[in-house]
Amino acid sequence: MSAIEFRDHDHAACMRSTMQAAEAQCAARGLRLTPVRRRALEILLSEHRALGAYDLLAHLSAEGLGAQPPVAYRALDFLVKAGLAHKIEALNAYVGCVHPGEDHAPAFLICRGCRSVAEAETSPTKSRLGDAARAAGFRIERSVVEAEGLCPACQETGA
Amino acid sequence: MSAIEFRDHDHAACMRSTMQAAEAQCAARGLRLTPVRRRALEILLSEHRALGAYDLLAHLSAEGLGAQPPVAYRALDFLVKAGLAHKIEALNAYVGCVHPGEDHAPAFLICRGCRSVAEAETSPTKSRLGDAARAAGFRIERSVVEAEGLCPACQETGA
DNA sequence: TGTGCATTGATATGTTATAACAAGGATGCT
DNA sequence: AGCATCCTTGTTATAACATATCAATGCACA
Repeated sequence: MSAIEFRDHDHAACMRSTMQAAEAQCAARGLRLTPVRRRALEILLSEHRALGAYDLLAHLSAEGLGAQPPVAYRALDFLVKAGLAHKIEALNAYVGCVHPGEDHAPAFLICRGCRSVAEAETSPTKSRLGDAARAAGFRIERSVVEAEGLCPACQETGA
Repeated sequence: MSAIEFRDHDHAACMRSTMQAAEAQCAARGLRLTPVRRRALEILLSEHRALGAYDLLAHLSAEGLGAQPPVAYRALDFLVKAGLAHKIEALNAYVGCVHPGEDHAPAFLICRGCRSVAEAETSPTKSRLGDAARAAGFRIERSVVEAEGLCPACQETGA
């Protein structure tokens, strides 16, 4: 995989293509990417960083798109269910998905320095945890895999 | 690994030996397992279930061991730092560690039916996430690996 | 055109977590 | 013993994260 999130890249193009993929997804599946939802996704994607629901709300309300918590939470709920965004459990925060549409069990690299988040793939069933689950007769439905640490840039800066 | 948590076992003995291990740990490392902390750990261990901080607080305050949130959070903070308990990020809840002392990168199987939690081992560096991290130059400091689903018992009951 | 359903607006509240500061109590040193 | 220090606890207040509920709006399709 890539971890493009930690590298210099043409982020404007990155956002455009991701938004296009998101729109295509919604169109294909009959989901309505309304203005609030669309803008919420753009905000989440505008940096590869985890944003709290209230951070998102602040952005939205600054643009007149709703001022109460449910606005943000509803948008996030929609995006997460649609696979267009993910919740980072370790931070109680949210991040835009960089490859929407692909049915995935995401794993994250989370920088504690700059809060950047890179998305990777896992296969829970093939891990040691998957072995343990099989041995125990446990049926895995959802997995959370998150690693916290320092991204290359923050290793140089703060060490 | 075992996932003893989902199986019938002599839980009284299980708790006794875990508490002994915890005490040994604290003694060896000069940590003070005070009454509140000790009782908090016992409560967390009393079932192999995740307990919210306020659930724990309710137990503690029912026993006259402190009535305000910081009491519970301080105890949990101590236990987690000492490796005697773990936070389940996906639930914002806490669980007693069943093999304290061993320096470990735990992974969890979490039943959404009964909130039971089984603890397994991972090696973040050897996973695909570890590969991704290396490729990206990311330094992993802590990992969160949690799988939600249904334990054997709850598969039978609720399906 | 109207009926139904998804979405949004708004108020209130629930749940999880921490900041800040005062007071108590153990430890170690002289 | 006296005292300093540091860890721990008590308490108040508040911050941060999240949801229940109900009314109003608007789109979609018969």
